[in-house]
Amino acid sequence: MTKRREDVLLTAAECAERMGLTVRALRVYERQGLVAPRRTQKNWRLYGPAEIARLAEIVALKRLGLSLSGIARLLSGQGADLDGLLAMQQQTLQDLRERAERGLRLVGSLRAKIAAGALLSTDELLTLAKETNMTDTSQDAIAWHRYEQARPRTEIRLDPVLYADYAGHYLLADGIGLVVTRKEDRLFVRVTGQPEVEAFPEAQDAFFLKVVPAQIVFTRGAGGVVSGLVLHQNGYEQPAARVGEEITRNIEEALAARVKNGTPLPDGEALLRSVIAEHRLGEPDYDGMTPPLAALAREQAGAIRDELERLGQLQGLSFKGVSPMGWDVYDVRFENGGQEWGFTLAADGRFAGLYAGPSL
DNA sequence: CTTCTGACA
DNA sequence: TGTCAGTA
Repeated sequence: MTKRREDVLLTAAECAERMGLTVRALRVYERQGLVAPRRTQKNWRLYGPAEIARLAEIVALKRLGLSLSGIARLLSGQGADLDGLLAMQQQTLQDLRERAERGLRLVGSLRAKIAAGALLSTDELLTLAKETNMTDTSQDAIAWHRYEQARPRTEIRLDPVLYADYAGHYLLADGIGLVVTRKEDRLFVRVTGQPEVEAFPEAQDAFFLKVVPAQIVFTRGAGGVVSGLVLHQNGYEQPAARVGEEITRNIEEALAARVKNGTPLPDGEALLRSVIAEHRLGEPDYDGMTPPLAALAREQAGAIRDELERLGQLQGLSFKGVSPMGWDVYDVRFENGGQEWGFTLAADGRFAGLYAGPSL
């Protein structure tokens, strides 16, 4: 073990081979300022662990479709958030696999129909077109946003006087309200029915939460008045319009009443049954969900399906109550165990939230 | 035999 | 980013 240095320092060619790159590519990255390998006396490039890690990150970001200059901008600020990036990569690949499996199942069933001499309905052809054409840049966009949102944030000092501009009431498209309040020199945000959390400034008009990877960017209308905000969360960007305080108060009062009375949403049981059935088939109805939930559901569809398979046949479900957040909670019994499912609907009747977990 | 730079596609 | 030339 005398050749310690050779163990960790790679020449350009060695490094390129290990990373699946070419020496040419390494040179390009270096000129872009993405990596800075040190040199030997003969001016040969030497890549150590730090450079290798950096290269891995570059490769991953490139797979996401980022340009070299884009990567340079991203990496210039902070050090490598390798784990966050890998987690995101994993998510992206899982999404990809699920999309491919969906497509394969669909094509398979359609071929079976044709083989049996049947004609395909226009509806089936439309789904086929949709699924296959869904090379879906939007999924990649969501993956990218998720990475962006999960990256470490740095707090800046912002003149608290500005906070007065932000304090107010906001309404998301799915009927959920946000209440922003200023206390002394701090800013707090409350989602209707949820506890208040502090928001920290990272730029003028831009704040981030520490409890979850989410950011809030306030938007200004004519005259520079704050007219709304955009909530960045779960790889999604949801706009919210500024509204009068009575709007959010009504939402919260209605919520409180529902929680107190424990009244289930009409047809809740039937809705839940069909959602469970869809997930068991691995074909959730994403159109019946708000986009942010659909994005989440796509990620978890595989895991939920596996779990449902393990649990076996659905035996029955019973309404348990309304959670403090206003979700209808049901006890769901399966052959091989029980679970607790909860959901909440958006104003337009689509699912805005859905969760499944071990019964408590 | 290898890397490095610069140039061109 | 591949490739080629001319070096060290």
